Amino acid sequence: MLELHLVQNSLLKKVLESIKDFVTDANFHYSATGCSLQAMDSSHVALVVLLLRAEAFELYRCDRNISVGMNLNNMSKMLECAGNDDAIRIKADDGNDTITFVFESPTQRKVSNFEMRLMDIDSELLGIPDLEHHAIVKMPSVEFARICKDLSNIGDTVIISVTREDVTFSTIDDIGSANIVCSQNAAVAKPEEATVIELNEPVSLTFSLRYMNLFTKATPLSNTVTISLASELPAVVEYKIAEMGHVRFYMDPS
Amino acid sequence: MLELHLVQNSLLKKVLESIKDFVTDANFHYSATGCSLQAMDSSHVALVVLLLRAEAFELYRCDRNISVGMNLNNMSKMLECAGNDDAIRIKADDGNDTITFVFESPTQRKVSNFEMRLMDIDSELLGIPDLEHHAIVKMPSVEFARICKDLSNIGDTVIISVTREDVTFSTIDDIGSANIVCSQNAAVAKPEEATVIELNEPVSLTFSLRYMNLFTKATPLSNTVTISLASELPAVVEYKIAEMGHVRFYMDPS
DNA sequence: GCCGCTGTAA
DNA sequence: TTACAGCGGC
Repeated sequence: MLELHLVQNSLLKKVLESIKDFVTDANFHYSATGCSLQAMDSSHVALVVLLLRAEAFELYRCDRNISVGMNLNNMSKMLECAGNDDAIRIKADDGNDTITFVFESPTQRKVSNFEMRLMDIDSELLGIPDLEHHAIVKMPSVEFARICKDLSNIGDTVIISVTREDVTFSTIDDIGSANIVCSQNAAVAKPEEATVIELNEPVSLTFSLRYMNLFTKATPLSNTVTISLASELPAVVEYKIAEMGHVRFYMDPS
Repeated sequence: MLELHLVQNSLLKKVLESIKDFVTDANFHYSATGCSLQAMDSSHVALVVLLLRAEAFELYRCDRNISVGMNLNNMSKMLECAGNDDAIRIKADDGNDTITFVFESPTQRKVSNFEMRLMDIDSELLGIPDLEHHAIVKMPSVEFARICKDLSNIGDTVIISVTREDVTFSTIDDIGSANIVCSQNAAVAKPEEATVIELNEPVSLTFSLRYMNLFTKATPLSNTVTISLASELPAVVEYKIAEMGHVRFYMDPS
């Protein structure tokens, strides 16, 4: 028996928007501590990891560990049927192959019940170790999204180079080349506008812009994004969900 | 000789927007009392009825009954060439196969003349009797539109069930099922936000969501929509035009 | 100035 | 069919 209450449906909508273009079907794993999801994209190039701690929910009841396989597009369609201010209740009974979403409008005048067929999906929760990256860049998420979008108009890959003073995003292609330098600036009015670099060792690594642009779908989840790099490790692009979890994308350098 | 003046071009634009995706060509029938139009969609599944009383116009001159056949897409394109605040004059001379639209900007600095070729279309004005429906639901038009759009993300048909307390819209499809319950609530601050049910007999009928979504194009015409149902009658979905007329859609249950 | 929607391109 | 971009409305 799984039962969740969430006052802000918009949070769940954003989470699904951020990953549904990346993987079509995935298992949500529920345990006593919260909800998690891990999935590779269909080309097995990148990995997405979602974590939503139990505290994210007004009610979180999960009697035993359970995996719920869903088509994320269909789930997203159903969540889209709820207003952003609707409260949402999620229920899945043991031994039932459906999950139920109940949406209540703020006035409770309109109550919607959506039932979705579950899927059987093979997947294991991998234990992902905390990686020791050489360079960690924290910057405004919209700025990062804009840079990736702009550079993808020029080339297919982005070279991310980090020094103690700044982070540079560059690309080279037939039509020309571009590089965008963002200086560290911690001393800014609003902390979410800061660009902060933690550096053990300078790095310069190349990544697929197509995938970076898929990652930036998570921008609405957080004002800031954290990009962690090391030459012999996958990069991690992380969007924190207000102390309640995160969406992380892992991708090897090309 | 037909001559009409209308201060608010936006009204006519909305009327055309509401029916042009439904029928491509139709006759406007003008008589002393006003303007009316009746047309089936091309698949003969549903009927649209437009009535604009003479009082809707600042000037309404119609010397004798006249039918004016027009391609609604072309007419709509021309109306789109006028600003929402423009005044519009419409003229059709007897024995002429064109109709003239004159748009005047509020300052009268800009005057536009559009002339459109008329069409010869076979059509009769049917006498449509006032039907005695078992259930009449009046609700906010945007809410109805939202429900139809949401449910069409899940399935192809909507089952509308009305009891004395509430109206339920539901659908079933491969990916799951959904039902949305709207309680009656007459005691609301603004009357246009009320949901009011008049019931002689509970009904539960199934309709094409594709067509319902075509009907809801008329949403900008009115804050409220009235849905009239009876098991052996076509449903009527009506959008009133501020005491000056209405757009009604008729469709048999599937 | 921001959000939503429509139309176009991949 | 799905994702991106440009335009219009609030």
